[in-house]
Amino acid sequence: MRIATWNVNSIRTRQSHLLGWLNSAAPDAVGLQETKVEDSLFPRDVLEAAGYRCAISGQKSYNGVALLSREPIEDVRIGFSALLPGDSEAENLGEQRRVISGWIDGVRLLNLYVPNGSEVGSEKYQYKLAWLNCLRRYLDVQRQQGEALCMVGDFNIGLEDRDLHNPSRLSGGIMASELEREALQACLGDDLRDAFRLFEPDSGHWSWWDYRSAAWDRDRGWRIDHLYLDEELQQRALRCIIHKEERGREKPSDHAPVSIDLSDELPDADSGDELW
DNA sequence: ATGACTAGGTCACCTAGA
Repeated sequence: MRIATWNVNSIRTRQSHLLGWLNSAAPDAVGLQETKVEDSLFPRDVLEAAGYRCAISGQKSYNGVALLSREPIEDVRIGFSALLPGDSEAENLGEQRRVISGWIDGVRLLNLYVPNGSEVGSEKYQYKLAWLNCLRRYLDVQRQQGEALCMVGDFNIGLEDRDLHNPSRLSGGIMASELEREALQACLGDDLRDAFRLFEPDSGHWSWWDYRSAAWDRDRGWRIDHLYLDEELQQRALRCIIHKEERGREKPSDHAPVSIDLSDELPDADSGDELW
């Protein structure tokens, strides 16, 4: 099973890029962020024609998340409120469409578009911290459900210095400040692991390159698009790929897709004698 | 170099992104 995440920066502008990439990378399930379109205008027809079912939570101009899947998407949950009924902050944060999850082929796929935060100390930064704190409460409930969990998205956080092209200049600033890193780390607990780091310890691997400053040509990027796996799914992880070539196309999104491959079945500890 | 580029909405530049 191949699961991917991609901030497309407008699904309508990126529609042909997306269709081409779905065809070549053939993911089974995808979390999209920044669709930037209200649900009635979401290009559901062309995606269904390409073989993907859609679960969407969008809004005009900003934000917007979606799930695509070849297999049925069951038990779709939109917003934090779906697992935090009566939580007024969860309800308020739900005005921005940034959270969607679905049950796909035995996996709870949770797709997130974490707020950017603008500038450390700003009102938007406080919103980002409050949002991450709400995510922590949401995950507390999610964990109680006992479902296999894969949490993907644009986290807008370089969690460690090796995820930044210039840590000496960028560390401590927006997307790399101590408080937001701690807030995300608190969400991860001791069970959720960054799939990319299961395979690659080195720096120099990015998923986002600023449109400005010729960041792509200079390969000055950040690794802010992540897939997190719970302990059960970590056992099934085979590889994690950043589809960097998508950032090099004409009129690209500023983010590249990232995918993981999961083996079809868990290694079975009780039957290790078949092959040996 | 407190910038740079891109997308959406609305209609000339503004907000927002990260």
